[in-house]
Amino acid sequence: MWVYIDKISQYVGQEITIKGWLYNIRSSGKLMFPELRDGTGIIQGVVSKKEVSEKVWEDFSKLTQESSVIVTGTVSQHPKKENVFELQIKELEIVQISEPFPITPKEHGIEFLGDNRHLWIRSTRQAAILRIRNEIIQSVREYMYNNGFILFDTPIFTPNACEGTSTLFSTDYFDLGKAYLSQSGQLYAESGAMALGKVYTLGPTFRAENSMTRRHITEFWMMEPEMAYYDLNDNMDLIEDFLEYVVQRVIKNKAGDLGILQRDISKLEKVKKPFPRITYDEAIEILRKKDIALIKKTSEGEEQIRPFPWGEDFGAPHEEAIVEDFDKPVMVHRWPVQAKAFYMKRDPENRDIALGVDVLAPEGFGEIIGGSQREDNYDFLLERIKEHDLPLEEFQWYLDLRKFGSVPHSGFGLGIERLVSWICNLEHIREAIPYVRRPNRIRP
RNA sequence: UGGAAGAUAGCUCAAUGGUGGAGCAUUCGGCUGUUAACCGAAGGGUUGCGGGUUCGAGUCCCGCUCUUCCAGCCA
Repeated sequence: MWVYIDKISQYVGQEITIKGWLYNIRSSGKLMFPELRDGTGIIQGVVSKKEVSEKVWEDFSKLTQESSVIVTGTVSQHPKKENVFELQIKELEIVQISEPFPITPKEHGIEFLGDNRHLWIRSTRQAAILRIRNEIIQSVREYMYNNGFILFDTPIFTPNACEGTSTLFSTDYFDLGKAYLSQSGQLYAESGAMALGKVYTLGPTFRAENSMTRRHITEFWMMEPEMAYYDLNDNMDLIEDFLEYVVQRVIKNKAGDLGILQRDISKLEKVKKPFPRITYDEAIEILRKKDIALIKKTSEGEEQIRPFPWGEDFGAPHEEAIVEDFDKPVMVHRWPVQAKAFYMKRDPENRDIALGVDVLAPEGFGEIIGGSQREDNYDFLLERIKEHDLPLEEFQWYLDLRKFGSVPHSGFGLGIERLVSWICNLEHIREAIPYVRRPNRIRP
């Protein structure tokens, strides 16, 4: 009977079959301890020379790391470890003897591992991350589905830059000129919200920025909900309810894999409503109290400006300083207009303020969500498009949404890989996706 | 794109300007409870590329290429 390793505890005392790969093997004269993996987990096998045929014994001694095998034996309790199971092996079928596996059970450099990503994903840690990623995306989809959001897939080929700022990847598009790879589905999602009430997109997005940090990749997955008749506060209510659901579900269902990553789950358990909500002005106060300067690049090098001036966006050191006193995600809202995108609605009480919100993850993981209430007034939006020097003809359909039954509406964008990095406590975002794309990496 | 560090065996690293080594992986041998098992042996090198200084360069100098880390852009 073929059984997956993650279900092995249900079969103690029974004879079962595992189909998988040899992760590592230790031998001790008349005993061998092969570690077997099958994608769901790892189990140690025990091969005793006097319990198996001569052929099985000899076949085992031929096996190399990552050889594919089908193994049959009896599940037993580990003699020393509680709740750990072993397989007392009787039969072995070799599917293929592996050539020497490049990723040995020793340390490796990150470049080598990246070059061998197609093999690196077999390692315990990487497989655990990818299973948690699956759980996160499943949780996101279920939350949205259960709360009445309609999945609204938006195009990847687009005729223009959404926010007009970032550099985009471009390609030829038949007789219609250049097409650009989408950096956000938001504008299309707004049209979806006017049609369907509450929608979300979940798909790949592309940024051609030459960003070489631990938090940036050129191709990443983004989830963008968009809700008609939601104001900024409704948006923040949704964000905290949504994040609590995802994080709590992941720690409930993926405790084993989080354990492999040695994730401190007590920190994730604190991610419960309500989250702190502070305005940009209050965030600036924190920076000024901590005497953290704005660092500006000048022709002669760097200039430190303090106190931190109003109107500037926060960099990584500022985000860290703002978040360090909290043990939950922090929602920073009401930003200077000049620091935010053209489509954000201005605060009716203060025209210098945009009704945007950034969510900063705790433990120094930085921004995982950026959202806002959208500008719903035709004239104000038109003005902003002109101010940003965006091609008006490409935004006619977007402006239409403000002509035909315009309503207050809000939404946000969640970076899936940043969420994975935070929940898994990863050093670098490159491990949060099966195949990372960065400015200097497109292979494998 | 700026700043810093680096590139030596398949991998991770060592080597005062003077015959390039170790651990892991591979092959062979040993060991009845191993946990990155251990013990013994063997094979394995155009020291990133190009030039220069020197009797002699992995080591010093110049140029190039690539990588990592930090910063900006953001999700």
